[in-house]
Amino acid sequence: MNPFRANAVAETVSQHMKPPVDTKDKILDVAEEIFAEKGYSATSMRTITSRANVNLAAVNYHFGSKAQLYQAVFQRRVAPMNKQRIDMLETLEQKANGNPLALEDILRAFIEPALRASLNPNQGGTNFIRLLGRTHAEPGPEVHDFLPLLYEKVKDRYRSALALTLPELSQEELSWRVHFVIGTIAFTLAGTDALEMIESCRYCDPADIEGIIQRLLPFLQGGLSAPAALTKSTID
Amino acid sequence: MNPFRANAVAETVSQHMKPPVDTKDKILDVAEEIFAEKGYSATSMRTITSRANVNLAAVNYHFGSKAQLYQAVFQRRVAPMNKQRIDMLETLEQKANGNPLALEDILRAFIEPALRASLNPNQGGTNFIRLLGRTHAEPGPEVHDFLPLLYEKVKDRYRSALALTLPELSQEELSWRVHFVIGTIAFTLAGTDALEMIESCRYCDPADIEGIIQRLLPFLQGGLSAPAALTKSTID
DNA sequence: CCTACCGATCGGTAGG
DNA sequence: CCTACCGATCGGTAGG
Repeated sequence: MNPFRANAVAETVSQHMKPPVDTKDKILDVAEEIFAEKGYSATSMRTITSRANVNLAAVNYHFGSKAQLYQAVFQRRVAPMNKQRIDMLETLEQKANGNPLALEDILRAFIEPALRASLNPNQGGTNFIRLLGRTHAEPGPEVHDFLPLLYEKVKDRYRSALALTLPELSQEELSWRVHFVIGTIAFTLAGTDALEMIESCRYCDPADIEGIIQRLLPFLQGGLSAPAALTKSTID
Repeated sequence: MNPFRANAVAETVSQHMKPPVDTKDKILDVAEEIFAEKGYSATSMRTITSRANVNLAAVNYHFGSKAQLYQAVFQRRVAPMNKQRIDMLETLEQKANGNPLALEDILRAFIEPALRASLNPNQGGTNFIRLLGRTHAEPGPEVHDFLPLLYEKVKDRYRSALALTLPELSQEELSWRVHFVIGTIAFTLAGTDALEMIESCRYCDPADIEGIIQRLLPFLQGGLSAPAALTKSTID
């Protein structure tokens, strides 16, 4: 609850007293929690601000609107998570030296940053992961139109790596498979079933995370490496 | 807009005048459309009733509450759809005469009723299918707690059929796989991404759904038939 | 002119 | 099934 932001605060404090905990961060933390629990439109700004002990107007002052606050919650978490994903992939690629990567390694590099975030409250914990999974299906343009943009880079990078590993799949076929993979992961992490496993062992048994990977990996691996579908012309 | 319900109306009309189009059905049709577009909590009862040209109080009169209206929208569609799924599976099983079914046949029997519903406006069309997919991740107990109950029977029946076809998978492993399959289908049908991937137009040809199935089937088939994960004891 | 808010209230709408 | 409302709450903004 007490972040080490003394330097940053000291720089901006001039004549007014400022609280040690940034109002912006406090709003983001509480918004993340309540959005995850209730969804976007069922969450009121008053619920957020009252639980964060800040003024209602602070949300508009700092973020502009409720919708922009929602986006800010994601920006804070998704950027580092997807950076991890790209870093892990690049490490693998350097080791492979131009050769195709193992399918399992690619999938692990993609999944592990999300699972690590779900274990670490400083990265949003289960709240954020569930929110992330849910947002893929959330209605309203203002709420999920920005997600594809946040995922564009990481999606392209992984699609390229997968294209090397699965040369028999066409570009289009591969795009669909990547879409299915993200969907399966999102649904699994958004659902209560899998998350209850994580949540019940939040501070005790990281092997349970590994357990979910162990279930998910073979399924995704088998799905990705399946032979391509028949063309539509066969049906016509 | 003018359903042929003259008989049904004649039976129930006693002393009050009733319109030829049932108010209940009109509410259900409009509610299905708006819930699919906006989601549950962003949809107001006033929006529904005004677009349906009925009084605001009629929703509470006929359904009890907004949440019960939401459930009624599902009850009307899911029951026949899941009956189709079970009928198709039983037809396959009778032909097979106790032998394991082909994995693709099982998956098609599960997917096709949803596909058919999405093509037929009298079964809800794309509105309902998208709503159905989204509801799996919708927050709020009143909104998606009833879904597992509606799916319990069909899930058990298909799990049994899959157990015969995939005898190398343990019960627990199979439950996870079925969970993943439903998740992938739900995510794909709920997302606008999938439609956008096919065509940029907003009101795409619903027949494109068959194209999605062609992409989905190999992925699910490969995922389901993948070898089981290593046991946890290997990790310890 | 800037920052980080405050107390109060705006016009409308929620489910019942 | 409609009219007439209720307690409360909605997202957002005024001047200071």
